[in-house]
Amino acid sequence: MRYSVDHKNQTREKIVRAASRRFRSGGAKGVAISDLMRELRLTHGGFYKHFNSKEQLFAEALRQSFEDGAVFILEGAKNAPKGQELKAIIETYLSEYHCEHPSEGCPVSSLAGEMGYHPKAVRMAFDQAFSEYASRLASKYISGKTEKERFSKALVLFTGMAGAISCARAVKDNNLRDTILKSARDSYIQAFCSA
Amino acid sequence: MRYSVDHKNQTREKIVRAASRRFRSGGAKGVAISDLMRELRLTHGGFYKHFNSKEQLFAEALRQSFEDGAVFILEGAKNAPKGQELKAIIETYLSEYHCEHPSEGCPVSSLAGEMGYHPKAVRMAFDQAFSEYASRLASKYISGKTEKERFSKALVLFTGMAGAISCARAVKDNNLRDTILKSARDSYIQAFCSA
DNA sequence: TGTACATCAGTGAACGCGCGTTCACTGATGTAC
DNA sequence: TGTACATCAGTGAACGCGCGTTCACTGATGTAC
Repeated sequence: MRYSVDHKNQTREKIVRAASRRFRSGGAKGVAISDLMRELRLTHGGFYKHFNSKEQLFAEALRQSFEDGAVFILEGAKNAPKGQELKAIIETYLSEYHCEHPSEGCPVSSLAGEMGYHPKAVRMAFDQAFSEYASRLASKYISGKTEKERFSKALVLFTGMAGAISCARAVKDNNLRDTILKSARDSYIQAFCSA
Repeated sequence: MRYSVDHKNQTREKIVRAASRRFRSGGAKGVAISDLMRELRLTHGGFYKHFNSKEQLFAEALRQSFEDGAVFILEGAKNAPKGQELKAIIETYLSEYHCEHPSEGCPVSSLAGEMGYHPKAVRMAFDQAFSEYASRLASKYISGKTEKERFSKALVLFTGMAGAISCARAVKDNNLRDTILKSARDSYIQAFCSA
């Protein structure tokens, strides 16, 4: 059957969104095109009407993941009382919910480890989104004399929280997991949210 | 040919060591048994005289990686002047060398992200080594009133440094990479090495 | 307005490759007698 | 001491499966006339 004008665009976007979630929870090699397409009640053959390769999809899904991640993280900040935004961000990022739902959260915590194996194009997309992410955090929520100092502090906070979530997801023992998350929350709130 | 008594043990150990390095630099799915065996000038068929499965090798290699990682990190501490051990550890962990040589360094920075995909047995091995690692760091080098407080601080430092290295390896841009490493070094030394 | 043709998102079989795993075999050395 | 046999680490062909990718085909709808 022939489809309406923007039907193709909608399908394409659905693929990117589903892929974005799946890649974050299983890594690039953990996602099969046929499974992904089946989730959308399509067959795998049609995939190549939308993308040239799995790698191309990964690059686009990565951008989507950064957007989703930013929304997830800033959601907490929106409802926070004035002056408590960074505290809310830290609590959201290091929440048990974020820990248990990698597919909805920040791609840095789930995909940074495998970025080294990806081709140049994908890594450059990562670089750009990562920098933007940190810059926004720096200029909006981090205190410091210069922009450079704020950016530097944002990098430490951002990479530190990503590492904490990453390790919390890695361990099997729930006590250890909760200790990692709580220690990091307390420490980062104290270090970055002092008046 | 029939081999001497401990020849088999030596071969097994060689496989574990080579695997440990390869897994750290390429992840579990990035390493093929046949490539691994070829590195040791053996053929892939013989692998199963030593291990039941690739997954079993991964679990053993992970233990080896934690040992190697500990040696790598503590190497800096040994030559450091009295009272400067933790500073040396932080500088070693967040060095450009460690960033560029995942296969010789800490497995947390390279493999934490994919631990979630591994079966229970592997993850429990990870838990144990991870805890030991943090405990040793805590009781030897971290200041604090109680053991619990020291352990908590060690977790923050350890997961934070792993995240920083992980992100530094992920990005393609060398400036950004160096900024991540330098910011983290300065910040952690200031936070954890104050007299 | 009706008819013939073109389009193209989606289908599903098939291809090709990599890789984990299996298996019959090898042959040097250890052991039994 | 010499001989026949057992052992078993290592070999390399083969199997089977998953999966990325290709391709001939479908058929509803848009377009040309």
